[in-house]
Amino acid sequence: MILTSKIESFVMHCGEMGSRWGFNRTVGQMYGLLIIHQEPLTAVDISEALNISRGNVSMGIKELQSWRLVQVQHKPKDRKEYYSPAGTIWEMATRVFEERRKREIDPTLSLLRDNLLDEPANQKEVYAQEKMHEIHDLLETVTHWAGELQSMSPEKLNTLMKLGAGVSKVINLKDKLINKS
Amino acid sequence: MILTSKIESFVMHCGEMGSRWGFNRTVGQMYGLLIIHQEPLTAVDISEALNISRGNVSMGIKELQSWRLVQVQHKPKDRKEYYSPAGTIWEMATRVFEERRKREIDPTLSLLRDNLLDEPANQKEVYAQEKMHEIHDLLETVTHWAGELQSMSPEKLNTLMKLGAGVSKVINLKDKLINKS
DNA sequence: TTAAACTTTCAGAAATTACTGAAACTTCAG
DNA sequence: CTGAAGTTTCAGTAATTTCTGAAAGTTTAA
Repeated sequence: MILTSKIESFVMHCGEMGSRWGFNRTVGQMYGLLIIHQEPLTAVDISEALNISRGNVSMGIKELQSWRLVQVQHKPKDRKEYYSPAGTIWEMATRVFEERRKREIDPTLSLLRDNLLDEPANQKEVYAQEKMHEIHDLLETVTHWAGELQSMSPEKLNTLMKLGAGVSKVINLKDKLINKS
Repeated sequence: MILTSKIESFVMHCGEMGSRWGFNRTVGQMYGLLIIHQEPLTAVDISEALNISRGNVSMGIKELQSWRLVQVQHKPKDRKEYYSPAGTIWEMATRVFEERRKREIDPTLSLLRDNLLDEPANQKEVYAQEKMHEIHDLLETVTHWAGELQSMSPEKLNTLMKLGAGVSKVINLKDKLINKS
């Protein structure tokens, strides 16, 4: 498996960005490779293309599976596992988004909820709870919003996205309708 | 500077989440502490409250400043620098969001743009470019959308957020209006 | 069963990232 | 100026994360 320089630059870039997207370098590279390569790849293909150990590929695939970003296929008369990206680019973006929400927001939300149950014990805690409340409300709104977006069909989401500057106008419209009634 | 257990748990949680939010443990703790503490804190306060070295505080503050999340204040007759969170919770969330977009999306967008300028050299590259195109378009839409949200006033944004399930309906409404005309 | 062909696991090594603390730097009151 | 009170820098060390490769596990064809 030899990569042309353009493809290689994409794969390496995915590696560099990997940690920013929530996984590590090799997992990023693996994911980039799977996306950019039309045919499903075996663990050995990946290990050779990226010059990483077989064991590392196994762990990386596990990680990508935990993000629901790859799927396994089998070919007849062949015992090997073939990996390919799971779903369309759009679906995968949605999954990364959702998964990150779970990892980055949900734990905080739950901590805040717990802390807000207790009575503040002193002046400092009163202030602290106010702030925690603000953060809690913000995160809850964002979470709710994110869920909303996810429950929309890709086409509708796209409409909403493309609406662009129009969103603002539509809200005004809605406001008017509400006020009238 | 001693923290009550509830406040401490919040600060430590911010530390643990730090790396997921884009910075490291101590930077996360520092940020949590500044948010939860009503009065601005000096570098020494922070270093004592979190048991970290003075030098580390300095580096952490620099990092938080690069995210535009802290501001420096001075008190009369006092040469020390006092740090406090910059802006409301909402504004700070917006900044983290924007800053992450810059770090997580913009570089990829620029790489993809470059790669898409060249002609594909073979069949594999044709496929690769298709995929890169899809990713490019997705990221561009998201970026555009994010910019849109950011240009809206916090109140309007909140209205939009609170709209929740209504968004879908509003879009339908808009569609109808367009179709009628 | 057996053994070939594959995958997974995990202890230890390597690489990366974060932290300390001492020295250098800056600022300002006297 | 001088030095006291602060901040920043950065080389070296500590902590954490990632990767390797060998051993253990799994699956299936014969």
